[in-house]
Amino acid sequence: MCNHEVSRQGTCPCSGGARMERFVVPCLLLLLYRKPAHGYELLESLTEFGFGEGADPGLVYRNLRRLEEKGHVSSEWETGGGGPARRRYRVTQSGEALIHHWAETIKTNMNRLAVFLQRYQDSFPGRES
Amino acid sequence: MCNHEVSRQGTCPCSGGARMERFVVPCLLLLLYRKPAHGYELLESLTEFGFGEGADPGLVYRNLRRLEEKGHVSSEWETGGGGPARRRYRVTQSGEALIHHWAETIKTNMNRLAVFLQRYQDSFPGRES
DNA sequence: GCATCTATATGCGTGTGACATATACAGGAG
DNA sequence: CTCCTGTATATGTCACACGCATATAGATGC
Repeated sequence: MCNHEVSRQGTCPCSGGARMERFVVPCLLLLLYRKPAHGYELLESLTEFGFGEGADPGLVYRNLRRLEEKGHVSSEWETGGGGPARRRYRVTQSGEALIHHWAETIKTNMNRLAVFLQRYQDSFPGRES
Repeated sequence: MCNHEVSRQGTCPCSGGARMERFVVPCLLLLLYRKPAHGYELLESLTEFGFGEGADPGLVYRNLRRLEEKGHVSSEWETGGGGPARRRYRVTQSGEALIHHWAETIKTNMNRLAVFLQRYQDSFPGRES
């Protein structure tokens, strides 16, 4: 059974269709708003938003760096406590504003998908899956 | 006021975030299922699914060709009737199956967005926009 | 002849993400 | 001491998707 996985080399005929561009960004921001965290932690928390078990570290770290460049998050090195040093991120005011902006975009997206599904059900009545 | 436009060089800070990869594909298939049509016609009908007035012709024609390569649509040249010749597309059985597959993917996507918005509203209570 | 509308098609550049790999510290097992 | 595993961050590479620009061409009207 196809699980509509997000992957380029999967067998799903609409492979990649589950990708919403840069959706990881608002997810990271919201997680950090709720609680400052480091990348590795976020990597695991992302499952909450439907990112597969073990999201791509590259995706997470690169987006965190990029958000920091733009001033939407800030970070500080955290040594001690065992294990390698880690960078603890927190959202800035600008980052908080960005969350709200993304929320609007996501509402728009959801409406588009809802419109499609409505039209789909109109075209295929009696098809309950 | 920012309209969360789908564009790479817009001013929207989540520019591109409104893009759902290959979302145009199920839209084309559903339009063609409802009524066989040629590309130029689809180009205009796509507004129904939230594609901006005057969607990119390149996007439409390339995807139609690709769908035909994979056997999800078929086409025949249509001459006569004034104006240049046009290609009339229709969905195949395989294409119809693909619509259902995409519908599942889109439901999954919608759930992900809904989860995000739920978490967002939990984190920012009393924020009605 | 020239502009316009209809209609299809291709070229180019950039951003994005999946996947792979590199690096390094710490703790435990053998 | 060495090896392995787990934690943690970072970069390289590659393919692809799309926005934007451009090319081509028939038909119609001025």
